Amino acid sequence: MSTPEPLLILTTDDLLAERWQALAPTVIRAREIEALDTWRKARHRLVVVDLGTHPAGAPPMWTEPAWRHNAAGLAILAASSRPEDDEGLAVLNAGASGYCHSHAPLDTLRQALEVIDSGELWVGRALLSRLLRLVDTRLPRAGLADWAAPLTEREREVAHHAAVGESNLAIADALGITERTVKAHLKAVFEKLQVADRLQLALRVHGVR
Amino acid sequence: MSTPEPLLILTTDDLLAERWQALAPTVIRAREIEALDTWRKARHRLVVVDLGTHPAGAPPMWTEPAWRHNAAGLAILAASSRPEDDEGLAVLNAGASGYCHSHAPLDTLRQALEVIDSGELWVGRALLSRLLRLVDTRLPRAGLADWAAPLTEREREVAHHAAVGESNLAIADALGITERTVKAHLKAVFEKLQVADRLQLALRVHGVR
DNA sequence: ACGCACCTTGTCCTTGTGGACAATAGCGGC
DNA sequence: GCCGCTATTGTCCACAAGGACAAGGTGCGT
Repeated sequence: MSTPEPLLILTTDDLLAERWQALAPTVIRAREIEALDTWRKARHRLVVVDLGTHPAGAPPMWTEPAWRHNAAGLAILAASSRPEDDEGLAVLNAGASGYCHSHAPLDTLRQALEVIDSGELWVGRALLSRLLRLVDTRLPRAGLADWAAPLTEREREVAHHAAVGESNLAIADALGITERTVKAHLKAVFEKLQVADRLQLALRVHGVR
Repeated sequence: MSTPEPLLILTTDDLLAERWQALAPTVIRAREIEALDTWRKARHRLVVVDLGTHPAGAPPMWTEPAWRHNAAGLAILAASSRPEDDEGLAVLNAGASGYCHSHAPLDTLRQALEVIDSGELWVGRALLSRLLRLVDTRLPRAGLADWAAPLTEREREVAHHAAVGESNLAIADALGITERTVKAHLKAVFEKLQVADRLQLALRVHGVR
């Protein structure tokens, strides 16, 4: 059930550290942000960070420059003992892969770790459903179909995958077709959108000019 | 790895149905929305619904009255072959517990099922990160200083040129150096920013994820 | 003087990409 | 039935990209 990946626990709270020991077969405990950098250099990626124990008066650790720098490339599950929605949004936007309650059931935490270890994001249902409600009322409903207008359904799919950086082979696997077919679709996409390559396509799709 | 829970597959697509057979030890196949009601009455809750095969012209199934009625109490993973963000939001707001791509890797689908089976919500990282960006109003994207922080002056220049789609040779000419040197700078950039190639670099530079 | 960070360039090699020829098959409209 | 659009896949090829070895030069602080 648990991931075989080693886990770094970043907290100054001894009780939390003890509780989280059960989260993975190999668990390392640290107290300083710098440990993130060491962790990444050791070619690990899985981290649980306790947001609750920053010294009174000091700014939240994830707003410090060292945070974003050290967080790059890691899969970080941020845990707070007072899960305020805004804090969750802030820390996710600061590069964390997940946000949950410090005292959530261990099974839930394990699941969250598995999810972020596989490259996805984890947001608990409370914050997530609030997000959904928020966005539903403020969506511009606008030009998603703009760049996609002249494209066929299949071309749209391929273009979308290519625009987020996937290789032709990855796209082929994702869509259950051959790499050659992906090329054929992309060729059509490039021509219809008047772009030279996938990078220009990505810029177009993401609204950069 | 798979949940022991029985799984209902709702699709008219034979290929998808066959592919999804591996998702759970017990899998039932259905083609009609009414199957949801039967499923709940049998005291099951786990469902994968293919959104991609509604008959042309007909409204999406999750907007039908029968949907919301039958979906109550079930944990539904909606899968679409054309993952448009708006569709995802719509179906989640209509009562689904998850939204993903029809041809996502089976491991990802299994994970999504486990998550929604445990009462949480599942949203793929593409849609989720877009949600986060949409909602995030206060942090003004921080622009240049952010991604460029760990880079040297020269690396910044090269990165900027590469991020707008210029080839290595074009960058070399623009900066009056050799193509080889451009490669050297880009190699450093990729490493410092933890990205694999220039497309990922472009997305980072332009504030997409 | 020494270390260190930065800028610069070299060659070899593997891989991904995109274009240039193709072909087959389904499906809807005329 | 024929035509056109779409989806699919094939081979061959030229080239850009990025990694893996390198190494020589500058300026700066200790």
